[in-house]
Amino acid sequence: MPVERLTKRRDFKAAAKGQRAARRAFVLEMRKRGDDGPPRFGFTVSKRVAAKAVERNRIRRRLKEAVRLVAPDQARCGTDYVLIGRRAALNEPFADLRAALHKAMTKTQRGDRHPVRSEA
RNA sequence: CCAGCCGGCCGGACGGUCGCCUCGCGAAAGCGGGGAGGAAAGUCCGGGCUCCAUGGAUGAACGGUGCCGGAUAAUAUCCGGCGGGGGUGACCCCAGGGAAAGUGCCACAGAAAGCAAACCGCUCGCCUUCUUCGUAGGCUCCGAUCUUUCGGAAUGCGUGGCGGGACGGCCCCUAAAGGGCCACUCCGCAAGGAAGGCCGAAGGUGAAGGCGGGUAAGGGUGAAAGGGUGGGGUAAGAGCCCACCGCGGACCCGGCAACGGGGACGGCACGGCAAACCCCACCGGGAGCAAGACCAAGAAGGGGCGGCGCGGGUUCCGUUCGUAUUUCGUCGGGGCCCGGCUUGAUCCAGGCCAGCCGCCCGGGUCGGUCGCGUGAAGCGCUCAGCAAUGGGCGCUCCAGAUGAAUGGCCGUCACGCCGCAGCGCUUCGGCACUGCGGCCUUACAGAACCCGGCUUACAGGCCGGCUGGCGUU
RNA sequence: GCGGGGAUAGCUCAACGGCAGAGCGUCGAGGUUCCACCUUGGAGGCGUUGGUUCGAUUCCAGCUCCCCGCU
Repeated sequence: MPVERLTKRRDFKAAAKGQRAARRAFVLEMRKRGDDGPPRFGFTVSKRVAAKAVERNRIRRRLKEAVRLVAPDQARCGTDYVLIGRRAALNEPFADLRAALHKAMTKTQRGDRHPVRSEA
């Protein structure tokens, strides 16, 4: 199952205008591109959240790992997702983080039933 | 054993599983290798590398460095040494050139804060005034007398004696009170004489003031006061002289040097601040991998405004021409002078002069590759050197992302911390051991072209050397 | 990556190397029946660690934090 990364500032700005779901450890933003390409994920952890580079890296990596485990079941084709890291993502138990991401993705795409796996 | 100083090092280990980046092999599936640090950090210095400028010189301005020698690609780093300061010591700290090139500052206090003098004070001479002593002399008094001279001086005075007493000086003793001696002065008593005075030139003593000299010893200050202590000396004083100490110091010796040791001699002058301006010596062209190079794709070979230019001046020549033979103009050629840009602070030299330059508007792209890790590389041995470091030999290849990999979950163990229980010791604060449970699965912290330093952060632990103290043998 | 500036009272800012100040705010007193205005008095501070100097907010380094510019 191909999952790509978001790299352009343009795409981040566009995703910010889509659906959002805030959780303790992150904020999820979702936007449908309107094509059939694979789902794309972007990560943002600002210096305001964690001043030290070590902490920012850790937050991004934990979110990345959660996406890796959750995306095959929840991500849709033709959709961009942006995860904005928050401070709680640093120490929250990983099982909670993963469950929170699962619920957040379910919420943002409610009523829109096109799982990647069913199309694949 | 306790306290401390210096240097070096580690800073979790092993494994399973699912992933990420990269390299190699492979047609593919896949397999195999590698994957953060001592600071990767701060960006405080120094270099490599790349581009721009580059023919040479100067060194202005600006910035930096600042004991000496060495190391190095280079440094503000490092090593060794010197000097100063701190510590009982091991050892630590120091931007540590120049103050007789110049300018400036030194608040408050203090007489004075920097050419050394002024002031107070001390002291000498002269003058004036006053005080006191007092010679010659005068006035008055007493006695004697040849009656005009001599002698002498009253209410008290002088001398010595005895007794008493305040201040002062010295000595003794003391906790203190006190005691003794000496000198001056005052009071009282007694003795002796007929009387037992006053004024006072000159001169002397003392005080005040003025004038003219000498002096830097002293002047409660201050961070700092024109050497310090002691003695001699002097009118008073002074390196004025002497001794010791300090200071400067030709010269000699040691050292590559900084500097150290000695030191004739000088008689004492030269305060501090340059992390105040400054002077001196030395160093520095600018920018930074978003440097820079290439490929692909696509768009456009545009428009507007402004500036400068394609030249100007002068002179000479003539197989150009005009009515034109030296004078005027024109044409062609040559010489000289005057520009712009590159170009920067200046000078000389060089190049270009093509249309160029600047700003604005409009249009396209924002993908990829290289740079990019074999390097001032690491490790080990060895040699030279006190060391920094350098030479030689052998072995190894050890991260390369670009919205940016190095992660998630789990197991075992080591270490540490916390809690509980048991037991032992105890100076009743705790300490040690065992077991169980929990926590961090460990501090500071994440590469972005590379390297050498500096600085800063860092739980806990290990090793080596050294110093001081206590105890035992 | 490269470079510049700053930190002084609760706030906004001054200050030749020698006394730390102004405005607003705050507290107390006066004035007012009360409040406001006004008058008067007070408290409160040089980011931090070293160094130079007789003496540092000032000069010089290191550190921390903040702001700004270029690419």
